Amino acid sequence: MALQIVAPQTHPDTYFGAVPPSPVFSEPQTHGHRLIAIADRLATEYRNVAVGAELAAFLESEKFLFVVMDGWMFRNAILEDGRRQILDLMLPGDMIVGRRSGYTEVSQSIDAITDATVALIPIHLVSEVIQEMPSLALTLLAASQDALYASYESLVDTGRRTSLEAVAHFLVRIEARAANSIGRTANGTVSFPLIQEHIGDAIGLTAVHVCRTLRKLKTAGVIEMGRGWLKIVDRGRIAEIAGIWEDTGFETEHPVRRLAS
Amino acid sequence: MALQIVAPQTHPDTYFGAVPPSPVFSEPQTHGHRLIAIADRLATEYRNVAVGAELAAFLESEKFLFVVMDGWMFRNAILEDGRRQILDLMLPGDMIVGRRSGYTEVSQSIDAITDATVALIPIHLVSEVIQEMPSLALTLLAASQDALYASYESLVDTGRRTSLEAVAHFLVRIEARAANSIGRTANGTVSFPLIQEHIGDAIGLTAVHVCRTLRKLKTAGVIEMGRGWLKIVDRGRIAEIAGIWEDTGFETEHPVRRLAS
DNA sequence: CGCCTTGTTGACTACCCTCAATGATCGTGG
DNA sequence: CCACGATCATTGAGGGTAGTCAACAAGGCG
Repeated sequence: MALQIVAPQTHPDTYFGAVPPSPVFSEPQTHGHRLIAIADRLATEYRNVAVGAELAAFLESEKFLFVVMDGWMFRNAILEDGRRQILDLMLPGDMIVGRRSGYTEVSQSIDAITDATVALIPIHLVSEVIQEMPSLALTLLAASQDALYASYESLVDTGRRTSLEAVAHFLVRIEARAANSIGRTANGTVSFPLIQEHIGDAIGLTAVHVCRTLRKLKTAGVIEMGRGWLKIVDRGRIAEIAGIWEDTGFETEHPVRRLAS
Repeated sequence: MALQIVAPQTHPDTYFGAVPPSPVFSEPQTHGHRLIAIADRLATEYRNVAVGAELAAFLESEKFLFVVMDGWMFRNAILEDGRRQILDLMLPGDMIVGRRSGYTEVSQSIDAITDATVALIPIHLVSEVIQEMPSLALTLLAASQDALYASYESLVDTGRRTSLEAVAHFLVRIEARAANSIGRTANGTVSFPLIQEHIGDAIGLTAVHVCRTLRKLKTAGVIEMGRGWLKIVDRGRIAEIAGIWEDTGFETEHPVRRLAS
């Protein structure tokens, strides 16, 4: 049937329909291309969200699955006094799944960083299609896990890295996602529409401190930035600053204090 | 067939198989009971993990889905110099889904806070069962989203709340989960095996500062704590401190600065 | 009883925040 | 084309929250 195109090529030994590691690129594969294909098939509505506008989605989040088709968005949490935490960035191919919330949870919204387009897929339609194509559910699960692991990275940046480490690590992560979703220009520049306030709100800093931190990275020749773009000049150096170590996949002994218990 | 017991009772209008809101309890429903039932049916192995030990799982995380059956565990990220961030707590009914990692990601491990038991379900078995029972995939997706939203709460605590707010909010969240998973005693006490270092590592503070902060809450009569237990004495007050506001579910106007763009 | 883990408290430090002013950049309209 | 306003970036001075270091107390457990 026509929908076969969205079915991941899996075999029993492949974890949850994940694509095999690419031998060429070091960026992690995302499920974005697959989600976009799904949205093309199942969306009943497309919605445009202007720069700075909010996707009035959370009241209907139990009715639709959202897939970002174009532009940059972010999910943020807002405290009563205006403090704000960006929970995740959403690039084309990322999805938004609502959830019945408990009373302890902070209110969220989805905002557009650039003009953006979102596909709306009715939840009941997703459920129906899954009945005949269970692999769709596995794709959604994998995408959900991607978001979870991205959130974990933000948590480490925010909780346990210094501002310099956190900013460097954040830039590496987002640059990779942007490259993966949108691509780099020939000279290695990626689209990067975030302002310093966005960066600060994503990793728990103020815009002022982000500014000072970025300056260090710029004057050290590690990155170049302008309005709307980013170029990572010295990947080795920024990885070092960010505390990224080539991981072989094998557990190494950490010479660390152990949490006793 | 026998496996029907794990199928959530869903109808098309119900979001992803979530149980309807309970009219009695204000705690959010989890999918724990359902996952435990699934594990009872599908697990090929149970593994005991002693207090303080590490679930040597991440090398095999592409082969198994893990479900915590008993005890408390936590997922943590470790930096090279020993800094540590607790990413999530795992109580009975919580699941662990591995993921092929990208090179920017920090190394993780799963450790036991108390003696714990984990059920191992082979991934290929999950895939097979999903073919004939797609609702299983929806349960897994819902559980994954639960973990994601829990992570978002930690992110807000860590990035945008003061130590007092963060500790209070953390205690409220975990107390609710513990009550939901294990239950409260008649006098309102819940099992709480975390030491102050765990709390600090979960919300980006040092154990010393957690100590000072907990002391404020104790002397204010908001909570009572002892080795292995916690009692929230004044729920109204701690919710106020934590910045939790009864949410009607309707969007209210936030009198806040807007992120310009 | 004695060791080891965990909790507590104090003094000092430092990283990041706040407040504020200025500069750069961009879009817009006269 | 330039002026203007708005947004965003930059820089400085000073302050506060949380970290660090250290010593000691309080419980558990063998």
